[in-house]
Amino acid sequence: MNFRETEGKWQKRWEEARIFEAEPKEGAEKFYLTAAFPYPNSPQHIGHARTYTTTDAYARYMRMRGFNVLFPMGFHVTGTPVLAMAKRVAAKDPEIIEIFRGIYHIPADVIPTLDEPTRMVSYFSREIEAGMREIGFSIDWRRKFYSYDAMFNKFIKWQFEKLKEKGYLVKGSHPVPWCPNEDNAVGAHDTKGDVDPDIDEMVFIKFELDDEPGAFLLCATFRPETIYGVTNVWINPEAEYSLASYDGKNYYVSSEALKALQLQIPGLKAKGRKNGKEFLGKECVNLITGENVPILPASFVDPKVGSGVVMSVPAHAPYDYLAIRDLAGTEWEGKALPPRQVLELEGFGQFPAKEIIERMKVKDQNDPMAEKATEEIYRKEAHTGKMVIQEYEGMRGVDAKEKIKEEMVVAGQALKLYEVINGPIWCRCGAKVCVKLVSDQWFIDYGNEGWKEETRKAFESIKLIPEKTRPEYDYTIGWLKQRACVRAQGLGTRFPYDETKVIESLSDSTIYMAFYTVAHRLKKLDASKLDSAFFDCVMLGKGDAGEVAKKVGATKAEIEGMRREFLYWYPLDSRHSAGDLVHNHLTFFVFNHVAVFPPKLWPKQIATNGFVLMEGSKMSKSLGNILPLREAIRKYGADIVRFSVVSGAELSADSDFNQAMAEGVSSRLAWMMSLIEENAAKKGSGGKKAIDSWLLSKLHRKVKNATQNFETLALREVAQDAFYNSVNELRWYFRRTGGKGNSEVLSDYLGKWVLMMAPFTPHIAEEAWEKLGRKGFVSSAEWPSADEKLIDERVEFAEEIVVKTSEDVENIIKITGKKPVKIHLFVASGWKRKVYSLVREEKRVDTAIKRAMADAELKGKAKDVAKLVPQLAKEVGSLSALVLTPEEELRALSDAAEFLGREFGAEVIVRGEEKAEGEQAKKAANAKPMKPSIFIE
RNA sequence: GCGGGGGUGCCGGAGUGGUCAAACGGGAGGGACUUAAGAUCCCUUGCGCUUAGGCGCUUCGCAGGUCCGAACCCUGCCCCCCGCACCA
Repeated sequence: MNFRETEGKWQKRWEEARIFEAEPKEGAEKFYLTAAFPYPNSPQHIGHARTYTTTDAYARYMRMRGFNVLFPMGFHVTGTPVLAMAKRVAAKDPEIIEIFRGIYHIPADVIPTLDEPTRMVSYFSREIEAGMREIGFSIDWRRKFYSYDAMFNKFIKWQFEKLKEKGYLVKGSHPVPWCPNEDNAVGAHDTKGDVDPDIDEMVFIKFELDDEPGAFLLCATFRPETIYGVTNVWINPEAEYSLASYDGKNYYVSSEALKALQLQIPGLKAKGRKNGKEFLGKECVNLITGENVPILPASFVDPKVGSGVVMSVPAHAPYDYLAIRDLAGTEWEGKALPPRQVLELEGFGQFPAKEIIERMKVKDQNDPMAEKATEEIYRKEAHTGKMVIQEYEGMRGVDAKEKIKEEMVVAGQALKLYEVINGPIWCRCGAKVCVKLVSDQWFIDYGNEGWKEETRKAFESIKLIPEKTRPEYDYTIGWLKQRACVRAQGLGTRFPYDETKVIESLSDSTIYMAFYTVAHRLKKLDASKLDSAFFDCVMLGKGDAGEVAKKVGATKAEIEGMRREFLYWYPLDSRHSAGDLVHNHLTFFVFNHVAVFPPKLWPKQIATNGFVLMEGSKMSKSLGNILPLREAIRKYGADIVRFSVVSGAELSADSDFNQAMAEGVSSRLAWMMSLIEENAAKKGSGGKKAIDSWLLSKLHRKVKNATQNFETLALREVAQDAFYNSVNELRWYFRRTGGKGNSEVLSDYLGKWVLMMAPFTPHIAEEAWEKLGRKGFVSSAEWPSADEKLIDERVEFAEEIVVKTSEDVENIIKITGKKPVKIHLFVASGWKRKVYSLVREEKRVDTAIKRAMADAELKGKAKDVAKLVPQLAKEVGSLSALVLTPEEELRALSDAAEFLGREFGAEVIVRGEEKAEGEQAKKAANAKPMKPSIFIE
């Protein structure tokens, strides 16, 4: 069968029948679910399909359960990455062109047209939508929108007004990675090699120059607590230093550092320059200890890092110790003060830096091992080191660091500034990324305690799938503070309180699910006429619908209709995304619903899933192992891709997509389809045998489990059970029946199987549904219900006995090498079953025998009982609570006699052990409940 | 460092106190079918012994402990992955 052709056929029919276009319906319970909308800066790959297929399978399942399901989709174009990418295309950056060409196979004539952000967005969003249609997502596309649409801008503006009213928007300053050349904030996508700049606070300590009062050397450090161990100050003699003044004071820093510092201290003005060498030999004052310390040369001091001036603490900093050692034999030897201990560290003596250098055999300050030594000693001292300086004695390194830093800043002895700590990082324009302190920055105040409290309460009634993600949300709510919510550039919505700024992407995507509910109706209106009163009316039921209608140019009925539709779908029943959004988007999503909507409209469930690996490894541009979705669909077929990404692993775990699995799925599906085609032609036949009851029991148990497993979106379980196990059961069934199954039973099985597969492989399911002669779309069919009466553990257990007996026979044949002519099976008598249960309960030989002797029937067989009990007790762990009667066992085996005979090419005779005669009798006596004795001749 | 997840056979991964040498899938080996290949089907896949379905030993990150009994419970340790913000 041609999967691709079938897929196209059904997609067309679905579209024509508009079965996924959801409208409010009286009487039908609604179910509204959304997945995080895609950011169209590339075509989607197979990883994106995980979240959407999970959502779609769920949507399809709920639809089959009778819910009126809404699953919409839009596009998130807010932010700057697409700007940066378009710029790179315009500049003909070979790297980006290679990604588009080599990985995504974008036609060569299209690539140059992507040099403008909106063209890029429009191309990729069309590409993504096409992929979503090809894979068969049951999306109501009428509600599609882009986050830069004028309608949506009005909506976001309204949202921010709500936040402002609540006092959740605040203003302040904030350090951001910055390109001084382009005068813009930089994100990872703006840097060479896509490095995410990491900003940390650094302390700049003032050392007053002895011969130049009022002028200070600024020493940058991450470890202000070691100020008490300073023996000298380091200058790079090859570097150029600048004198700069600020607030009436003069500071010396390297000329390269000055530019970066000016971004954080706007008033800092350059006044003059000095060569590094000029400082050498002079002294400066450690303001904390009041000591004079010499200024000495060191090559490890990088003028590009910090301030280009470093304080030397040889007791605790490997580099400092090395640099002092390297001075030996120069004119500076012995000039530094003797090393002084500040922290004590278990396992180390007075001078940990010295010891670690000796242990690691670091040669000099230019040895790369010095970096490793530094990291190790810093980490150890910060967390396990204890201060030995009097006022801070016994304090942990990290705590002392904070305290001393604050004291120095307050006393005016130091400045707190920021630094890119994983630098140097280069902007794509070539400039070095610095840190800028952006003033007038707007924040959403997620640190607001009252808001946090309400959000925590909202989470109490949100169902989380998987539930184990809850601590992560709790933790996130706890540490969330103010979050900058606007940027200087990017696509999106202008910030209403500062039109020069654009609302940032994680801030404009928190309540957009509400927008979908009326998005298709809004398309009829003039966006420019929409205002906040409109959204107040539709979303919050405030104001007069008639007046609002007049203003926006709609009828009152239309406005009321929107209000009704919003209230019909809201609250959101299920929100889906990959797990990486827990710590930002998904938490913001709840925060913002809490801020804007009343409690009864807060979201009800959040489901998060893992990623998709490609042949065992993470997909990445550098590995070139990204499999674009549409390519995968072309290669394997939509249903195979769908099935593979959701059934490969438990929801929260990463699932692996590999060729072998896809092919396995494909061949099994083809086998099932051929069965369906064959069976569809057959007429009902014959009576039901034990094996038929077995198959039906398995089927209904499967239906029951699948229904339960959908509750927790345990899609892997459903898929495994409904797919692999079905295939295995049917294979066994055909083997058992010699290929001549009961077609009525088979038809029931296959029909329910198709229904269970429909959420996963909808196209094949539709095709099968049609072949089976069922009416309508399987997509709109009713989910099967399990008939508890047909689930029979005794029948299933009986079949297990058949399987086990067959294995035993095979074992015997193998070991003895006999070619059987006749196989006799003897089923254990009823009294043995009593003993069996007794042993299972007692678990001990003596008490079991004691209880047996209290039974009249067993007492009469004391000798046999005494023999059987220890045998059973030996395998007490494997005794089953369920005990079949001899009749049941006899019936199961007799029923299977023909099958067993066929398997072994022999006649199979099944009897009760008491019917055994002659030499067989002795063997027959060994029969145990659920383990017939076997005699082969 | 903090928070979360996790360490099981050749591999991916079930399993959370006895039915576990361990589901299911993959790989590998053997066999059937076939002119052949593929597909399909059957068997084997920790070690050793065993001419009646069996027995013994060693395994579930490491080390201890609880229990008649532990992959599963407790304690300590080691290792891996993810997140820690203004970035979608």
